[in-house]
Amino acid sequence: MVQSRDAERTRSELLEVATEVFSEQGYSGARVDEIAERTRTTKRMIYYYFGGKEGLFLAVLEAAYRRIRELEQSLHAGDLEPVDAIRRIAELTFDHHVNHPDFIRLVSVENIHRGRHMEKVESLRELGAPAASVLDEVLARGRASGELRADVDAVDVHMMISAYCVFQVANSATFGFLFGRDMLAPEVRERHRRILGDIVVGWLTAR
Amino acid sequence: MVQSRDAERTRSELLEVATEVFSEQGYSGARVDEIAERTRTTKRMIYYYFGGKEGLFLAVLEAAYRRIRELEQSLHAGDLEPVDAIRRIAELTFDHHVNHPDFIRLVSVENIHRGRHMEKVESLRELGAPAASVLDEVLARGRASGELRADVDAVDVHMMISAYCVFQVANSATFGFLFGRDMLAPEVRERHRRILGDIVVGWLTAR
DNA sequence: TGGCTAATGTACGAAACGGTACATACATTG
DNA sequence: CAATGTATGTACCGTTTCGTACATTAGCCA
Repeated sequence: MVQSRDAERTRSELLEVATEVFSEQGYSGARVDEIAERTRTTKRMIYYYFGGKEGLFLAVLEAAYRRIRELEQSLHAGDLEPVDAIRRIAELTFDHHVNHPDFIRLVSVENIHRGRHMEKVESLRELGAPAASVLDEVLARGRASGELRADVDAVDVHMMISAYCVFQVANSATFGFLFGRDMLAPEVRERHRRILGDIVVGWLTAR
Repeated sequence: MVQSRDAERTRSELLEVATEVFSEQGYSGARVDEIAERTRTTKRMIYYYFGGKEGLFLAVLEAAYRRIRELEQSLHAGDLEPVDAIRRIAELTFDHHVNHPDFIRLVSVENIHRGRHMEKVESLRELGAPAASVLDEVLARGRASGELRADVDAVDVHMMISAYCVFQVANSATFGFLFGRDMLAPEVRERHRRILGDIVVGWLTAR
């Protein structure tokens, strides 16, 4: 297999495939040989670029988390009235989760290992802040105008939204099985999306 | 190690330890040797009683899911007014999840493997029904009395409650890390518990 | 009490798996 | 165009890990 050299392509291809394999099989279940086989390069390159299996997983985790920034950047909450902004944030978060199932599954994998890996990646330490501060700003405006209740904080709201969105993706297999419901079906998704908006807005506008 | 024989004890001890190890390390991460070492018996017994690693995992999964029945049995929703019953169900579900983190983690593990294992256990097929029917009954009463809205179905309500409760346990590592919040702290738990009740009741009583 | 079966223990094998030593080819640059 | 470092490929090693063949013991029942 003679092939023109392209360090960047090799690196990113490994990351891409590794994201898939780790999210499908978990950390221990993922096989270094399998990841390599699914790319156009060899196992040797995993050790060359990432130092080993764990280094590769760390890189995958970091790249995945970094992609969340897209989310905060894509919503210009400041342009909207507080109530509309809240619904918008909820719906955008929902869409983001649905569109990045691999990421959500990686988070599950990392939680099973009690966050042992992510603690080693310093750059992930303050990745939560943006999401919280966007919500915080909206809550402050709503509080000032009297449209939103004053006794909840941004992180609690974010948690509620995350919980609902993560569940859609992370637990679709078991929940779908136990209740005979296809969580991936478009019309089901659409209803869940609307319900989430209703719940959050209802909660925050109650007095 | 001479020891009086007790098939039942050996079996249940294996199940107990395996539950712990699988929920801590995931399916592939769990080591058959480690499970055996943590018991007073040997690896041989895993193959004698469960046929192998996968058989053991299936047994663990089944035993864990079966324990949920406790939940439906412990709440006598019929005794309560619809609104109170809803809050009660939410809080009891919350408590149950918090008190059985191993079970929640097992569900996560199973979801990573896309429910591949549980599909093999026929007895798990209709385990969701009780939870849905309890809610269904309460919703019907509330609908009749006009206290609860009529446009949501039991499974959607159950999903919302489950999502919130599962997240507390399953994602405490990553969420806690990203937002510098100890999800296990009693006062945090207590607030989340109250918030869940408020949200669900608010949602279902809105018109 | 002697025999029979369920239950348990020991020791080992084969394959899977993460990792590495070593050889080599490409491309950039002086 | 030679030289040098980056990038890649191959073949292999040592360990771990699931699983099993075989031996043995405990206790029940005739």
